[in-house]
Amino acid sequence: MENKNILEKTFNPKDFEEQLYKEWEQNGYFEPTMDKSKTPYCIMMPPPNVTGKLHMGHALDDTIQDILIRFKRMQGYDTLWLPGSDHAAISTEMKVVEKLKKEGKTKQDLGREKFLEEAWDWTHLYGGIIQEQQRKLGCSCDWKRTRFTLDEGMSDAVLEQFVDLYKKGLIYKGTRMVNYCPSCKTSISDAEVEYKEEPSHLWTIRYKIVGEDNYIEVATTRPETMLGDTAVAVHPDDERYKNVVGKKCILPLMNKEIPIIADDFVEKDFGTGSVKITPAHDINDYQTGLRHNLEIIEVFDNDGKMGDLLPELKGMDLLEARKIIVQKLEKIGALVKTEDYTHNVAKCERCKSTLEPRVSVQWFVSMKDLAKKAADAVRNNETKFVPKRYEKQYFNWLDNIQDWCISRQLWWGHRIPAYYCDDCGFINVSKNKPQKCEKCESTNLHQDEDTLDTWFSSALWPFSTLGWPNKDSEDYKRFYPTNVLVTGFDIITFWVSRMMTQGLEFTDIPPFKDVLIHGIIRDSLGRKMSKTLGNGVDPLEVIEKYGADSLRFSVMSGTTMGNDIKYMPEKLEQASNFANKIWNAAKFITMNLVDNDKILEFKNKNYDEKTKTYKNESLSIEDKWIINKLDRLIFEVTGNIENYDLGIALDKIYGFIRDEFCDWYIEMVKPRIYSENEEDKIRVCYVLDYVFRISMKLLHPFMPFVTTKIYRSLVQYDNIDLMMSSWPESKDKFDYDIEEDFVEKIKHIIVEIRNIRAKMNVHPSRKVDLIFVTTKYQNELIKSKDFILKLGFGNNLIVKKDKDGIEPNAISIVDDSLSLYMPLEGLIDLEEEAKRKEEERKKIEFEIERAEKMLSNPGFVNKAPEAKIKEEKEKLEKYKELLKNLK
RNA sequence: GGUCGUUUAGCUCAGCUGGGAGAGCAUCUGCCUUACAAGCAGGGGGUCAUAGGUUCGAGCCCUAUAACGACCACCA
Repeated sequence: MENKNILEKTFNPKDFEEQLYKEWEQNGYFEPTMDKSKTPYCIMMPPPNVTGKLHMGHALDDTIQDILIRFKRMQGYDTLWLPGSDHAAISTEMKVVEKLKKEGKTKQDLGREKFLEEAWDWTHLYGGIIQEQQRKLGCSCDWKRTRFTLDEGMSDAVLEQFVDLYKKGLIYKGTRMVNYCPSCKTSISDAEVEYKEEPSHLWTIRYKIVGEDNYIEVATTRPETMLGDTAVAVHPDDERYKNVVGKKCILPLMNKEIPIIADDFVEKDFGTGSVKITPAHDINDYQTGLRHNLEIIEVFDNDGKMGDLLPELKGMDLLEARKIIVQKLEKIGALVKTEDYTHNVAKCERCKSTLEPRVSVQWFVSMKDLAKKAADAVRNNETKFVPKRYEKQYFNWLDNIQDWCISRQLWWGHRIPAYYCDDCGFINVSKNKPQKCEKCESTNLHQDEDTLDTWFSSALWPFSTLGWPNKDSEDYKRFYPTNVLVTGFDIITFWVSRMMTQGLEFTDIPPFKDVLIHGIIRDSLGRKMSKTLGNGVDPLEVIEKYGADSLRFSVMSGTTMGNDIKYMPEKLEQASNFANKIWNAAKFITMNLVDNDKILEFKNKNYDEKTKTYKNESLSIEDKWIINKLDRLIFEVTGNIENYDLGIALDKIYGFIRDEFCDWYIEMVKPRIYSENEEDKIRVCYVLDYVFRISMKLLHPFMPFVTTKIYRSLVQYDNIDLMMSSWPESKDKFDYDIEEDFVEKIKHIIVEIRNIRAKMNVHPSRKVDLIFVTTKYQNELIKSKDFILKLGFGNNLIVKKDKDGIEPNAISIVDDSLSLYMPLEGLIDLEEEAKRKEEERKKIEFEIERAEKMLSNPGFVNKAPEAKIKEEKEKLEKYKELLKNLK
């Protein structure tokens, strides 16, 4: 059999990444087989905004998921990674409104239907870009199952959800104070509020008490709201105000009497201890108003402009009005003082405008019971967070949950399926518009104008994408519940908690077994990447320059789940250097490979599939050494990935390939490769190919492109592509055998040789005799003669049982059971060498002292575990022997 | 105000259930050694934030402190 692929001379990811992806997709590798003999494994991709573009956050999120799904696929699971996108109600609507504005139109001009056409056009124009970008990243998700939160099936699921919850009494319509964004012109939920510290002022105003010459002073950060004050409140226990409670005071500018009331919520120690009450514009004031039956007077309108309480201010911006009102108050002597003050201002999570709390009629989901079930599922370990500490954040949110405001005054989204009877006022809730009112049979019905919160549909994502509410759908039956949800911590409240509540409510099962939380990618200065700062890194540019594999490597290497990652361009260099390294290693291997048939024959003759062992003497010492190392690697890496320790797994693979395989094994093996001994050459080729192939398998989930390309150039045992090949298995017990022991000792000695020669400036061309003294490793030394001479700059390799007859000035490098003598006299500085030896001796003596001290400590000997004591005893013996050898 | 996280080499970060401090980059030295100069070989560099405690033994466990960061709450 001939090799299918010869590698290009230089490594260039652009030459093959796109082509490989196309092949994978065309071959249907991304789709599940639905093979009943396999265990299903499913990940739902968090749907990005439909018109979004890939940013580093997605790149990280997608890379993690792709690693997991490729790993599981190779392990033999029937994998489904389902992609999709979210209609992103507010942000898409904002963009379309913006576009219309540029054309001089408003959404009201167009009307609902036309506006939605525009929005769909926009969606079709800009939607799908991100999917193309995810392809560039190498995502192995099943594009045929791509879903969109506004597509037919998912809309049906949303209606099902709404109607069901309404019938159960878990959705209700009510008058409440909600957060309203004057810029997005819609109500939003508590989760969508961000608080930001802003410098401002605290104004103290005095209100005259009716019938007295006294005043009551109130402090406020929003003097413009005073026009809507309907009371002043003090704490019931506050001695200072005991005698004024129940009296009235005069609201300046409005010249109207309002009561002075007592309420527990007032903090005695803050400001003046008395507070003005504006029920229309503050959540606490609103609640106080409800308790005391106060009138609600709105000072400004939906657009955040002044109303006509003072006709001269009508239509004015709030900040403008504030200035004027402060001036007026000052003029009439009602302003007591102005202080600098920093306070938290509620901002819209989408557009960052200052929010206004407003009293309005909205739809709510009653959350208490749903939240409890969701929290309990995690408390009972039915769903686990990784890292575990994020469970606290989750509990904190669910345990203190408020009802969820789901109605939005937007057009882009799922319209609320509530139909009002114009005759009797009854609210008909059903998936489709009813023919007539359920109550009075009138046919005069009109639908609610509002749409639903985007998150109301994404809450169903893990199962609506699989065909729910049809519980008999093949996909739903096979892949629900999903295995792991991968997302950032910033979205636990928005999304994770809601998928949990809705999932449990509608399917009685938590929608995923694990929740894997990662951090965010920050810029190299540690700042959040943001549009306004312009410090975002475009993953596409990175891919263009370094390739997708390098990008993936750079976000995974040396990182830990849950911690933020600082973007370091240097890491990309490291990654592409590494890719280049394995490329060249592959070139070396393939260019020296003997015929495939001979390698296959070697394997068939010497490898026993049943016992997974090689026949005696079929492999040489260093072959066994590297295969053992590889076995350990397989074992560890598999465990690491299963524990989601992806950064550790990747770094272990990296270390193995670079340090053990390239730097040592390939170098050790070169003399055999170049030798004339055909048999020897075949076995080297077999091992080189084998170890490297398995390394490519281990690396594949992390760097899918370059590994696939290389894998195809290696020996072909079958025609299975790397991503569809099976994950390697390993022994789970490891014996430290003589080969491994010997090679590690030789490595140590060779490093010492290099060290000495480097220090003494001996040119590599100056070869020298290597005289080994050992009784234990005589055979091994003779067998390994070629590579030891090569790596140790040796002329002749001589093995002796003791050091009799060795020239006294020879350099010695000692290890236990094995020492090396090199007659380097004349080439090196003997004084330097004496110094080196002295340091070596000191080191050994220090070690002996340390071990003896430990072993003579009764506390240690009595309490330390057996194994540890044994270890220390062995060390002591070893160093004592070293010292003897050194002398 | 409450909760959580971070603090380890010049920089970015690993370090699994406590048992002799690691990587990459940077720096210095020597090498164009027939896979790779996008490379090879070698070196230097750390009181593991601070102070206590538990332990035979602490980077790791406990307590407190400091700096930075995140989330929740929202006192006008």
